[in-house]
Amino acid sequence: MQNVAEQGRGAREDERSALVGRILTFIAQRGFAPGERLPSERDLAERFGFGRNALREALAVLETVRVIERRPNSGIFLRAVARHGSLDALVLSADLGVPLTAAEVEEVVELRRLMEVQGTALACERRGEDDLARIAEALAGGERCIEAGGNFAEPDAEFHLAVAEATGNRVFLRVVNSFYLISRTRRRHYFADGSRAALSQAQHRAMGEAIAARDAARAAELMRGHLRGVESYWRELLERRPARAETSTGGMPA
Amino acid sequence: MQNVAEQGRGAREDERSALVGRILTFIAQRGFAPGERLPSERDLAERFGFGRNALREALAVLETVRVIERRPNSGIFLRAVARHGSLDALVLSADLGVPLTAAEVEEVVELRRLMEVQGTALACERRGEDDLARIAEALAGGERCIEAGGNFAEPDAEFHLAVAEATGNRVFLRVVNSFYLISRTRRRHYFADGSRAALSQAQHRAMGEAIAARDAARAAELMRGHLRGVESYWRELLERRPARAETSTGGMPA
DNA sequence: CCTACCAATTTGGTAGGGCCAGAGTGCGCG
DNA sequence: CGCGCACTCTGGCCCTACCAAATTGGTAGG
Repeated sequence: MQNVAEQGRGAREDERSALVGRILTFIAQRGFAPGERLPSERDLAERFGFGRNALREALAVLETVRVIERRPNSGIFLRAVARHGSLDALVLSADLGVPLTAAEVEEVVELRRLMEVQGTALACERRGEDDLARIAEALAGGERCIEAGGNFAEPDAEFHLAVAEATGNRVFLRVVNSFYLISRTRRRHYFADGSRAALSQAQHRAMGEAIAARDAARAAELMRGHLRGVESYWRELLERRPARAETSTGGMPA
Repeated sequence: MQNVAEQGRGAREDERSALVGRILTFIAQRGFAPGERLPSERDLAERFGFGRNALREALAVLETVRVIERRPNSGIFLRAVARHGSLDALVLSADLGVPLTAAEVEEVVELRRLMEVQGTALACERRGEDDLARIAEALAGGERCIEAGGNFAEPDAEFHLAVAEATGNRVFLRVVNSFYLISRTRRRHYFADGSRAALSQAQHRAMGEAIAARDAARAAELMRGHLRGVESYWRELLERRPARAETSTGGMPA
């Protein structure tokens, strides 16, 4: 899976931007309110045992995902993350092992369903032969994975991304891709149970056929069912452990 | 518009991360292929006349939006942006005045419609009294804006975001928010024609009523019509100028 | 007592030099 | 001919220093 290694980041970053994770958890633990001012750069740098440069790099990252705002000659301010934060803030958190809240997990899963059902219908209208080939390849990869007894998380993502790409809307693809980056670890745990792989693969195959046949109604319905299953799984699981959501990695880089 | 200043970034960043924009256009102009290696940090720093620290900050940003990948002790590599780039890469571009391609503009608008139509229906089911109040406030802001003869872009966003928030799905809100950050400048130009504001405001008002009445079918249909209008506007406009899309700011920070 | 002004301090922005670790390369020795 | 050891390149990080803008506090004047 050449593709996988290129696609799924998060391994190389672990060491590098652990600082971002540290800051993120720092913000979470001390209950900073939106709009509140954080300690100065020099202060934070010392607190985390990093130089000001490394710290500024981390701050730049946190600013682009709209978690903080840096006001020149004034200070660093926390933003209303739930409202203004970018999707990438969640990608970052997931990458760095900072657990998402249960609400966030649920919302991501719901949004994923909302979008992918629509996307599947679109894919039926617009898919070309190359898209079909990509989907077929993803399905084949899933087959190989099951035979080899590997973790189905990657081929699963591969299939869904292939469908997303078939919509012809690359911005759509970007967003869906973010979902899979966010849920990466969680999905890996989900598919630790091998039986789930077989079920998903079967559903994927059916969807692939519907898309090839340009049967939008059927394809969308299949996708809805497929994702509703996942959704209810997480909903049930999360009800049992109210506060935090990430399946493992309790705050540490995986 | 206290709120506006807090919400829409892009003014303070101009100076600071102009470097990011420079690098972005640099990548675009020299036709780097995905996977290709960019010049080294020291090289780039000299090329742009910045210190290595400032440059590294910019690189950190570009890495989190998945435009580049930094491999320690190896180099900086361009990623397949259209496929792996994050939505925030587009937000960044828009903020920095790096023009989006026509395809990107169209795709954002289409995706916006796809999502917001769904979201509106959801909002009908879930909106609480506070959501209704927020929507009403956004409508009132629109009214005031029209009376004052201001640019309708902000109140427009305010309304759509209020609806998005009414879905109760904050991740959904994040994504929609990104759309409005991306299209900020463009929408400001769109609403330079005052007559469009009146039309949008009327449509917003109707949607607000449908949402208050929990009439999901009607609300969604109104939203679809509303956004289809915008969509066709852009489609027409873009056909006339094939290559680039941004309405002004030909490559320079606004 | 209030106001206007000035200076010291704080804060971020940036440069520049230096050191380390890891990867990659090529030359020389066995 | 093949193996392995430098040497070099590259990124990662630190630290010091300097600048400019904003803030703050105190003071002198009205």
